[in-house]
Amino acid sequence: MAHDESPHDGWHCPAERTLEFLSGKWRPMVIYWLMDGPLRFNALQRRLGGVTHRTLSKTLKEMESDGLLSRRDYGEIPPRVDYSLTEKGRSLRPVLEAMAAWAEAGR
Amino acid sequence: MAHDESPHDGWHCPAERTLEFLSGKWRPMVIYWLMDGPLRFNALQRRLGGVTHRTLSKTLKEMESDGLLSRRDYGEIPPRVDYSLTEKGRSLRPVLEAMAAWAEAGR
DNA sequence: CAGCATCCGCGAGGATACTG
DNA sequence: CAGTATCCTCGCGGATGCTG
Repeated sequence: MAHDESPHDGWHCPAERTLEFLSGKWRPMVIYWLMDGPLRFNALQRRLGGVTHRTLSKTLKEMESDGLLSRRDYGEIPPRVDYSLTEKGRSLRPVLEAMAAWAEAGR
Repeated sequence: MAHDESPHDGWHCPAERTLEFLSGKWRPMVIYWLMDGPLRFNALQRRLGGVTHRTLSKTLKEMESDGLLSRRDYGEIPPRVDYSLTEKGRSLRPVLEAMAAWAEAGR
């Protein structure tokens, strides 16, 4: 982490990019709950306290297009869909653990 | 990281708390630039590409009251103030590094 | 059960100008 | 040089209701 002293315009620290994938009120928790395996929409919603259906729906779609999770539609009636972490999503584990450790230490 | 299957209401993952300290468009970069030592307001502003004076001012004040950094006023004319990381601020380093590593790996 | 459409409040962050 | 005050925009996330 070395840097000079001249003015910078477009520069940004690499951590920022990671933050983009983790910011969003529900994203960390979604990842957390999917760490153990796939969950259906409503199962996920029950685990997150108080997410709106619409909001969770949006969040999942965004995370899917970010490549963090994959959506599986069983094409059944009544509908059945589940969500699971992709490899990319799982690879965030160390990051979340570092954050958890910091939060833990901070008291 | 073990958890059951019953409905949860108030639960949240510990990483979220850490996120609160790091979210904010400029916070990660402020921490990054202060890692090497104190910087004066304008020096900091030059390093962050395109922050508004007002926005940086607000950001710094918030981070100060979060205990992440400390502000030192030299009481001179013209004004001279510099900002440096507190111990708490510096302790975020591993977290930022984990995030940086992930961003790095993600291509 | 899963998802979309519509409407809305609120706060983060930017533009600009002024002060000591 | 550092900080504050005012005004404004934009998008996140919530509330509610409808559909297959």
